[in-house]
Amino acid sequence: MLSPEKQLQIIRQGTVEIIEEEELLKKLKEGRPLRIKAGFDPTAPDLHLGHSVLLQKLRQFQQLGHEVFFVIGDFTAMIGDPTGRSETRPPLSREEVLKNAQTYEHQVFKVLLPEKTSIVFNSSWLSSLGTEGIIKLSAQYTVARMLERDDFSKRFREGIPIYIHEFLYPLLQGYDSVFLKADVELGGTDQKFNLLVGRDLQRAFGQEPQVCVTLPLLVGLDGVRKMSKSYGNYVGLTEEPNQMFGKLMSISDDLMWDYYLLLTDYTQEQIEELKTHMHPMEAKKRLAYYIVSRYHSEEEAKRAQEFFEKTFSYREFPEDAPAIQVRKGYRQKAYELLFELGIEPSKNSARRLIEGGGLKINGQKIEDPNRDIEVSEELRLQVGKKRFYKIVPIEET
RNA sequence: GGAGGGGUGGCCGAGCGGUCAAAGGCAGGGGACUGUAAAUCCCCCGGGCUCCGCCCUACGCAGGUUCGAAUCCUGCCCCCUCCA
Repeated sequence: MLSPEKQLQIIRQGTVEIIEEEELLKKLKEGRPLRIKAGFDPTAPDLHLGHSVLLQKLRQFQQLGHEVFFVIGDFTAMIGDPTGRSETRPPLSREEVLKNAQTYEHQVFKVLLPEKTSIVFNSSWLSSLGTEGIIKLSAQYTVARMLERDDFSKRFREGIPIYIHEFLYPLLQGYDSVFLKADVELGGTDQKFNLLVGRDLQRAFGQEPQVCVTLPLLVGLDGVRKMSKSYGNYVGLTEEPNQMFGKLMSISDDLMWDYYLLLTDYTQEQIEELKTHMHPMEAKKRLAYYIVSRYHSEEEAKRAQEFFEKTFSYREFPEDAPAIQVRKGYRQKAYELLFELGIEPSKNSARRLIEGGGLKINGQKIEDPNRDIEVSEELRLQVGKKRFYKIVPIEET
C-alpha cells in the first residue's frame, strides 16, 4: 500500500473538492481498507461516460486497496432526485428500476475491480425503514438547513414549487451512508449537498462522518453542457466501437484534456507531457483508443481506429457499409430512392439533404433531387459526412 | 379564500384582429474550411406533396364574435405572484 500522503495525491487528482482533506488523511493513516460509497440512480438503462467519471475514481480507490460499495438507488429512484432542475420526475416502476439495475452490473465491471466491489441495493434497508423510521430520520434535519441546498433555495426564492418528498431524498441518501458506515462518499458536484447531509446524519447517529469527494460533471460532446442522455451529447458505455471511437474523435481539443483527466488512468504529469509533445489529433486518437479498449477490447479498438483512419483520413469507402438490396434495374429519382430505401425518414428530408449537397453517389455529388438514379451495378452512397450505404442490385427471381 | 399575472414550434422567447407556419436565439441537419476538432461563414429546420407552387395540422382545452383570430369574448384546465 502506498503511503497515505501519496494516496491522497492520487485521490485528489481531478476532484473538485474533498471535505475534509485532513480527515481523509487521518483515515488513510489508519492503514485499513476504507469503505468507499457511491450511489447511482437506476433511472436510465445505460450508463455513459459521464457516469464513468465516478467509476474511474472508484477504481483508483480500489487500486489503492480500498473497498467500494456501489449503491444502486432502487428505492430512492422511486422518489427521483430533485437535483435535475425543477421538473418533477415521473417515478419509475419497480420493474423498470430492476431492469436498469441489471444492465448496470455488467457495465460497471468494465471499470471496477470485482473483488473489491459490493453492489448493494438501497431498497434492502430503506424499504423496511417504515413511517416511524422516516419520521425519526426527518427529525435529524431542519427545514432551514434543507433550504441551504442551492436547488431548493433557488426554487424557494423564485416561487417554484418544492414538494415535501423532495426533502426526503437527501435524507435517505444520507441514511445509506449511515447504514453502510461509509468512510468516503463520491459524487458529482451536483451531489455536494446530499453528500454533506450524509456527514451530518452519520454524526447524528454517532458515527465518524464520511469524507465527501466531489468530481466535476463531465462535459458532453457538444463541449458546453454536461453529458446527459437527454441532451444527446453522450457516449454510452455499450456503444459499438466505431461509434464510440468516432464520437470521441469529434470532441474539441480543449475538452479532450478533461476527458483524459477524468476518464483515464493517466496522471497529471503524463497528460501535460502529451499536451506539449503530441499532435492533438494523435492524442485524441490515443484517448479514443484507450476508451474503446476499456469498454470493448484492444482488438476492437484497433479495428475502430483503422476504420476511422480509412474512412475519414483517407476517405475510403468503408467496405462493411450496410448493404441494401434492390431489384436490378431499379430506377428512381434520387430523393425517392433515399426515402424508399429507408435512408431518410421522409421525401422532404431527403430532398432537403440533397439540395444541401449532402448526397454522394460513387463519390460524385448529386445536387438535383429529381435526378434519376438507376441501379444496374453496385452503388456506393455517402449521406452526409458519416453515413455510408451500398446499394446492391439483385436479379429478380 | 381574495386580488393580479401567465400558458406560443424540441427548448428559450417576440407577436397582441389580416401581409403569421408565426421575429430572434439555442439545439438539430447539411455544406465550405479542417485534423469528422475548435472558431468562422453559408443553407435548411411543423408535417406532407407531382416543391419557384399546393395541401394539412398548429399558438393550454372547448365554444363564440368577425369576411378574417395566436391576437377579441365566454367557460374550463394548469402554472405563478401577492394578501389571508
